Amino acid sequence: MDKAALVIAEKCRNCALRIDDALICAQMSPGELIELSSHSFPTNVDRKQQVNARLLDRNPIIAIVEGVIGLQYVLKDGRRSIASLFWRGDIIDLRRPDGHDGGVLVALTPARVCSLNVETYDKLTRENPDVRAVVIDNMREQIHHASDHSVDLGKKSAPERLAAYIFECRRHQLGGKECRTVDLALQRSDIADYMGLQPETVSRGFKELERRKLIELKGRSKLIIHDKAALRQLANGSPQETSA
Amino acid sequence: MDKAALVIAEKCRNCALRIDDALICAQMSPGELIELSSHSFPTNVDRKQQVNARLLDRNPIIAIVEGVIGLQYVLKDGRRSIASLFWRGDIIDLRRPDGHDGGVLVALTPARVCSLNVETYDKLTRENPDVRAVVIDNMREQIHHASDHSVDLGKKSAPERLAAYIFECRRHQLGGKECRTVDLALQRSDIADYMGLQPETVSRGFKELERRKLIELKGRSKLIIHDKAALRQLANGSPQETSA
DNA sequence: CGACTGGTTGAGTATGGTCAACTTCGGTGG
DNA sequence: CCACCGAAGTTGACCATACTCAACCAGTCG
Repeated sequence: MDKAALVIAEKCRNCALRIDDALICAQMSPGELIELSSHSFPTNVDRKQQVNARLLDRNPIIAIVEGVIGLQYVLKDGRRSIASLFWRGDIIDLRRPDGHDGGVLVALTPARVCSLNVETYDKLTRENPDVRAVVIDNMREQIHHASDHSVDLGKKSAPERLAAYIFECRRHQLGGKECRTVDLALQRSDIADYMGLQPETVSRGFKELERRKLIELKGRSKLIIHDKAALRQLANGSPQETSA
Repeated sequence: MDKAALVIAEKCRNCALRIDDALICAQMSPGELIELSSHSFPTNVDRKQQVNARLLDRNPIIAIVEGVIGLQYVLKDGRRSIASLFWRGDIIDLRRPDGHDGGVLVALTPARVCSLNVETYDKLTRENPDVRAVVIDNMREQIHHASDHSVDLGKKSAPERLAAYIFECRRHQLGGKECRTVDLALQRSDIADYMGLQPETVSRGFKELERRKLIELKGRSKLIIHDKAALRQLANGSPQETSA
């Protein structure tokens, strides 16, 4: 048993899922953590790599420890779409009603995920109210976020979508701290596939935001927000000034 | 107590949520149903009507009994978007993390909903595993469906989106039965706002599907599927034949 | 019958897609 | 340390899909 405890320690000692109070593993008793740990597989996934399918077959519950994972669909003629993004703490339940397709998980940044054993996960959500609360809250957030994202894709212009994307990135950085610098996290083609655009349009869109003095690009992956209020307005779909 | 039981009987006797085995109230014991019933408000909502906001403030859990409810967002300049559709059996949990916006619920067909008391709902999902299973399954479905919908909005052409919409309607009609006739359920402008199009484009899109002999329009709200396989292909984003 | 709502059709336009060339960046190896 | 390579990103010219706006048509209701 000490041996088992040691094994957990190695796997989970520094894991964000356990250390961050708001995340799933932080809700568990030592005993529960030991049990889950023994059936879980933390894995690093390189950017552009698919999350190991064999792992998922037996353990279709994935928790994101670090990085960004995308749910990728590829249409028959090659069009690629990132249906949703998952960030630290998100839990992905890949079980689907029946023969439904469902897309594949791809790391869009270097990422670390932990694949959880279904039985143990189900048992924990059944028996531990705190775990359950975290899981259900996370699902609710995913549903709400998906709604917001549908509005972006359905009715917003390219600059508006990018403004919304900037805030999405911002929200997942700096635990609530104010900061004008935002890391774009994904590369252009992934942003494009996520926001329903082409890479070229993403490029032009950021340029346009810069021209309007809302942001300033800092290298390929960072930018500074210059006018947060106006950027927010734009992200929310307000009539945009075509300032001189 | 007999009195109370009688009250339930009136409210819930013929309610789909109780009669259909797969839905939430069918999972409850008589006692639980009585308790929930006494804090619940079944309401009819006319097409185009918003679900009563005062009701939702105190009871932000809505279960759809009949009809189609849309989650509607209106941008400042009037653009309207239907972020998601809810059909019989769907459960909407409107609780949002903090000051988030969230959209409003609008009936897109004549509908019947039941607003559930939060405390009772939370208690039931805590204590009754069958209720919990239904609730969690429904959330999972909503998440998966939202992903599919994002793919539609992000990367598909107008005819492809409409094909996908036809199958979405089909899925919610006739409990699994094969049938070539599909009810479009919503009017053109609502389909447009849901699929990220304009009403004119919806009209032209259906015409195009008809021209390709995939469907046949029967009045404003019904159509017959003539080539299900091809329509499915198209909905899934396969390269479409521009048949002569 | 006329007014109204919802739907369709047509003409012109604009936003974003496509394709190709070019630039920048980051890493690797001489 | 620099030269080189390949991947990612940007720019430009052109084009297509879907949007806009307006007129028109088809039911429905008073």
